[in-house]
Amino acid sequence: MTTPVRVRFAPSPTGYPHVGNIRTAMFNWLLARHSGGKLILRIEDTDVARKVEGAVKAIMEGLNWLGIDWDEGPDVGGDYGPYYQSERLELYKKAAERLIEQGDAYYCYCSPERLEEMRAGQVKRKEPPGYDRLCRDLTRDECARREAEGIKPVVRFKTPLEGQTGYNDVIWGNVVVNNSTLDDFVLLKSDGYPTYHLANVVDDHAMEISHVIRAEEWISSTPRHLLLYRALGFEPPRFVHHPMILGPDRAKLSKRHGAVSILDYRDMGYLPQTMLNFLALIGWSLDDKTEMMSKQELIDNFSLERIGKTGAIFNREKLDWMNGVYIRKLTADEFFDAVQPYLMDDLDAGKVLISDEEYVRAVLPLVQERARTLVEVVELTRFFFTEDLSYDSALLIGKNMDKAATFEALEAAQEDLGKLVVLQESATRETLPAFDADSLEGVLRPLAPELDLKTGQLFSVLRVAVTGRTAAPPLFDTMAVLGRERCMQRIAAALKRL
RNA sequence: GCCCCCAUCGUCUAGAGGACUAGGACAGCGGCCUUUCAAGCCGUCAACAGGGAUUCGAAUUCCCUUGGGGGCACCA
Repeated sequence: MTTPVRVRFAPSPTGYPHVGNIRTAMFNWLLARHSGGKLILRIEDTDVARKVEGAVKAIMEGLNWLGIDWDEGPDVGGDYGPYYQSERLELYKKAAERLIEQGDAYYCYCSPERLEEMRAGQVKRKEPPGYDRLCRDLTRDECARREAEGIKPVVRFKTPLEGQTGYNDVIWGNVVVNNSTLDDFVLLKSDGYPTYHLANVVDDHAMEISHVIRAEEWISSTPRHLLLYRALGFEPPRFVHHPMILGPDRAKLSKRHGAVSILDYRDMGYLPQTMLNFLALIGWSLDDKTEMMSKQELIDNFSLERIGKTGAIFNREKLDWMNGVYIRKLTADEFFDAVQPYLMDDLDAGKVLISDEEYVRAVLPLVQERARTLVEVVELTRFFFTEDLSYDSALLIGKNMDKAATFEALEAAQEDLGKLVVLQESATRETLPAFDADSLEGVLRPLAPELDLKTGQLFSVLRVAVTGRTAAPPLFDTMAVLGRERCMQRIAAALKRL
């Protein structure tokens, strides 16, 4: 294969950027980047009725988020434009006319009602549904007569009645079908817009596409496309049909399975590098053990040959795990930048972020290895940013302790912590911060045996008092970041609760 | 209903006739570490859908069955 790689992602702007579609874009992009080829973004807006405002923008946003860039497209231009199919109508019309002249296509005047009736009959008689070719051999006069009645025809392809059509799929090998199982599909709709089949073939040829990489659901319409390539005298590209992403019930992943827009995953706090890595691993693998791969590693190692054939379930648990791994890999600055927008969405955290960024930067390292999503970070850090610690007072009572013992422990801690500060302040003017984790540990650890408690018991009482939770980042670090004032206040508040 | 396709642990997968006692990862379970929660480390459970055939030898090739999926629009 010496022709340069030119691949395309051709979404139709009929909705949100579905993860399945984005993954298709990714495979195309990976091949382009791996082989030094080009990725073309082409918008297939030929369905006027289903067109959704803002869909193109959302698709681009999703791609951008993942770092999937394209070389030609509606926004960046290119030598093969325009890149909206709605702006290429003339091309399709010409192709259709040519096919009619050649005798490979014909006008069909059947009404939607008739077609529906016909199909209903076929289903009833347990026949395979398909156009009955009523208009296939209409004479010029018969056409003119219907034309005169004001009927707007569609153009249908004159599918050969016999023979076979096959091709060699990069992933599936030889795919052959009997032409008799194919009906005379529509090329041009009555509104003048092309169907997917026509537009695709015309554009993929015009744009010199080398590989058509798309989902498995297209496999059965590929023979039709081949027939079109042949009739038009075009050299067909290589076809690569990849398996689909399935929902937990093994059906094609769809809205009813929950989040399916790539932007939903962004909003739920997944990192783009996680999504890219994870999506690549659905239906593709490098070897028997490599799983964590950066964008560059994916590009370097990608190959069509390693795409599998089996549909794969989208496994949220593994996604969560992988996101946790990527979160932990972030530097402090990267983590801060990544989390910022999510913190901003929270009233309390947002306020603090604006007024005291340094405090936020001190808090974040404490939760970085504990969070699996960026949204989780907000939850995990909540007690750092609010003074309203609403918790069940019963949580304060330590294991095997009663109210009195808990009270005693808190009071003792309060006193010692107070001493600690005084001590540090009066003793020389050391640069030691008065309330750092080490000093706190130095004071609190010995306190436990004095109270006849296990360290765990004392610490858990303090943890609840200071964070309002039984599970939190390490106590001393947490207290140090919270600062002396907040800690003393919260301990006092806890004493009052008892 | 018709056409096409697929089939390894619960899930994602490695495997292209002998290297398979079937490997890795997530999840689960157990343990270590430990002030909690995580993280980390160690260990453990767990699969070739079934049946034939070919072969000295089959997860790997062929056939059938079963199960699953996709397609069958003036949607893409």
